[in-house]
Amino acid sequence: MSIAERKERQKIELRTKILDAARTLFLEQGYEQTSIRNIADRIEYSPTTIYLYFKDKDDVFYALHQDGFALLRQFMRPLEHVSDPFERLKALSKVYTTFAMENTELYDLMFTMPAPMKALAEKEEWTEGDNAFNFLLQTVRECQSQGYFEGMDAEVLSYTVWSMVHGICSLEIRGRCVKVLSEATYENIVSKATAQVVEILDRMHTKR
Amino acid sequence: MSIAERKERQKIELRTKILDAARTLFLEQGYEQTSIRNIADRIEYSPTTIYLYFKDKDDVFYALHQDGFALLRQFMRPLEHVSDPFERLKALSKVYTTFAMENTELYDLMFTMPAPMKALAEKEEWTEGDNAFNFLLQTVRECQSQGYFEGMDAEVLSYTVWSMVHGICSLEIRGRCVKVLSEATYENIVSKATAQVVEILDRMHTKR
DNA sequence: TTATTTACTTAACGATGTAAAGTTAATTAA
DNA sequence: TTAATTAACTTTACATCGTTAAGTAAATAA
Repeated sequence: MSIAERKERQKIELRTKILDAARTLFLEQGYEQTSIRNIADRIEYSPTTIYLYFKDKDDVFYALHQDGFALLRQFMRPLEHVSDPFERLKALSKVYTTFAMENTELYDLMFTMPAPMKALAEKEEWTEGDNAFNFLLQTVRECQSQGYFEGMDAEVLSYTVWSMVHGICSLEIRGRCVKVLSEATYENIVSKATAQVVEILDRMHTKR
Repeated sequence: MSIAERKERQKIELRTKILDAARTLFLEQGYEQTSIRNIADRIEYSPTTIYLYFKDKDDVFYALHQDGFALLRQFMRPLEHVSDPFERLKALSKVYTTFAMENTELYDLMFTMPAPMKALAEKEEWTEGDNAFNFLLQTVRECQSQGYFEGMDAEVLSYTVWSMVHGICSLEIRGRCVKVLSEATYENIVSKATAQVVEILDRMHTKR
């Protein structure tokens, strides 16, 4: 049975090679420059070989997209040791925008590009996305059990908080604010706006 | 000189025809299906004619993108008569998300697609974008002069508020939340989250 | 009447995603 | 040991894309 095992190993190896090449090209040259042919060139296989390992181009990017959520989860890991949920929530906002700014292309793929979504639509569940969101949701719930955000729906509030930080990163990454903000304000706008969100959370809470 | 005038008129007419066709295709079939060839087919001209009126494909979408901002400004028009700036700010949030949800493809083009930005980068100023943002900025400043948002930077706060509502619309339009929210929460999530933002603004304000 | 300009088209290039058919080597069955 | 089968990969091909360069025919100017 060792022969079959070797083959299995080799299949996984090539799949990984494809993904590595795709990731490198994607991070270096962006989505548009990452074609099936470019990926194939880089690993010295014919373009159509890739279709033996992935359904289509979107499926390749779906795999990278999944990696992104794993990495985001890594970023969030240290926060698990912050016991005060309100502090954790505020720290989470900062970690989130930091992740986005340090991995802009990847963030874009995770949250704004259409590519991986067609592939995701076919899957039934989405563990990686759930994991990240549930960490936020859990934190919000703990805040509420300590008297914060009284009378608000935890899930809706989580979505709203997520929207806030996502909006900050997304406007910046997609370059919609450069022409509209003053030069001084634009510098470091993401961290300024994140601090603003934190302050808004601080000011609004009604702790009993 | 009437002959030159007629020619001028005809040029504008064809330019408009191109844009109308592009808009129709874009709204009906999305960005990917809107090719130069498809646009040309629809108006019964050869594809290359379009290049006599627009620099490249991005330039066509830049024009549509501009139209979008004009339309958004239309949506905001009635708010000019709301004298209380804090009420105006809250109404603006709702108007913004309504605009986005009623014009999802256009909103996407305005705030997330890369296409129009390459063309925009070459322009020096961006009146349409400025107009919309300044309406928000002006409102925030008026709020402050009435004692709201004490000690906060108006421009940064405007960007943050914009981020909040943009984040809400963008996550929904790009379909990143369907798989992650419960069915009940997902229904009408945009208006729920917008209401949440309004409530957050309400709760945080420290009016003297 | 001839020359020039304007408005448009035809033809072509290099690139894309992907399907179908072909090939070669490894494995299994006889 | 040999023939048949399967697995892994490639070659070829198609339709489409954005865009450039060269051509054409009609309108205008000289």
